[in-house]
Amino acid sequence: MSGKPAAALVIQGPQRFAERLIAWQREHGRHGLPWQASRDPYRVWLSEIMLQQTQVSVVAAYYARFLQRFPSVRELAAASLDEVLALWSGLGYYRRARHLHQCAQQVCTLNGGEFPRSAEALRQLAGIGRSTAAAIAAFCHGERAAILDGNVKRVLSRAYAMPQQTSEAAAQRALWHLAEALVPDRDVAAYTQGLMDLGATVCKPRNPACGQCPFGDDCRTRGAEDPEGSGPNAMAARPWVAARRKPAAPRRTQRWILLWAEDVRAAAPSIWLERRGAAGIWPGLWCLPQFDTHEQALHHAGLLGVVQSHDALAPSTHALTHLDLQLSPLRVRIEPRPAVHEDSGAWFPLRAALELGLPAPVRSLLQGHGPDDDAVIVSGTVGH
DNA sequence: TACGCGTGGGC
DNA sequence: TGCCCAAGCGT
Repeated sequence: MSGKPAAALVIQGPQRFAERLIAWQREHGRHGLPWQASRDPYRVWLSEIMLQQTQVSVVAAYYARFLQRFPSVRELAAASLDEVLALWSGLGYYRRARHLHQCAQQVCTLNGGEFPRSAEALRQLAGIGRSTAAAIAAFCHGERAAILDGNVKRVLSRAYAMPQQTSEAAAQRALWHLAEALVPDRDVAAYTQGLMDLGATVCKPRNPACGQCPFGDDCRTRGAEDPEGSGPNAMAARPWVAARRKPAAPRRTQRWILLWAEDVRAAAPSIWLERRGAAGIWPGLWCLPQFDTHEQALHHAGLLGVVQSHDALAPSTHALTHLDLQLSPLRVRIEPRPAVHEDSGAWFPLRAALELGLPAPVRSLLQGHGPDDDAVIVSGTVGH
């Protein structure tokens, strides 16, 4: 590790660490974020769910739109899941939106529209895990509860040069143990905010601004050969590699044919969309029907109506966390059968379709500014 | 328990 | 550019 003797540490005990962090937060922390204006549990909860694995700069606009449409948990609970998904569209990790809606209904049904106060009780609600429950309880009620997000993992593992763990689970346990031990008896809200602020603005993954850190030379990683953590000391700086990393799985690509069926009769273009299932990617969102081959897509188009022409548009790549999707739209002009009834699909005027909960690449495609726009690869005409 | 789950910022 | 990673959770 850093080689500094433990006796040299001035971050000596829980109180000392917290005191310095709290003082730093009051002076240098973030105070103007939209969700910091109130301690209303509804607003704090909404922001915490949105901020899970999502950057502050992205969340801000979504947060404002949600608050405008759903001023309180009652309006959110009363809304349809469809509307919630539509507002969430583009934010990703759509299961969060489902849980958000479910949680709002739990709060209204079981608790009269009031969020429970304790972290333990909050954790029973949909989509609220250990860290989020602690954040809400700490911010709203000053409960002595520990969070452990990416910021906190990085700050603690650097400041204390946490030792290598044999497994990811062991590393996680050690971090939680330390996080719990460090929470102060008072000023928990400022302390919790301070951990996040320090990790986000000073103790950054790369190029940490150690000169601005309240722990100064008492950080056991500062001055280490490799504070950013790509070398032998990587563990301390990058807790997510605390356990021996499995050999990186080869990044895979899936090719999807997306059937872009248009109703030729409509004055304004109308398209066929289907609601995706509750499992897998984009759960509950509306999407162009997905196939493995053009033949399958054309067969499906034939079920919707009489195919008049089809164009294979240029594929585009959409990167997911562990997967690249190569999306190849097949644009088909159809005279719909009068009585097509599929449980999961419907024709939508384009303008209405854009109001639905759509995956980001599908929205981009329908809005006409996909990466390769409307470049036609293969055209076909049917019926003459 | 390890893995699936989105999208965009930033370097 | 191609990565890393972000106020994690549920299963």
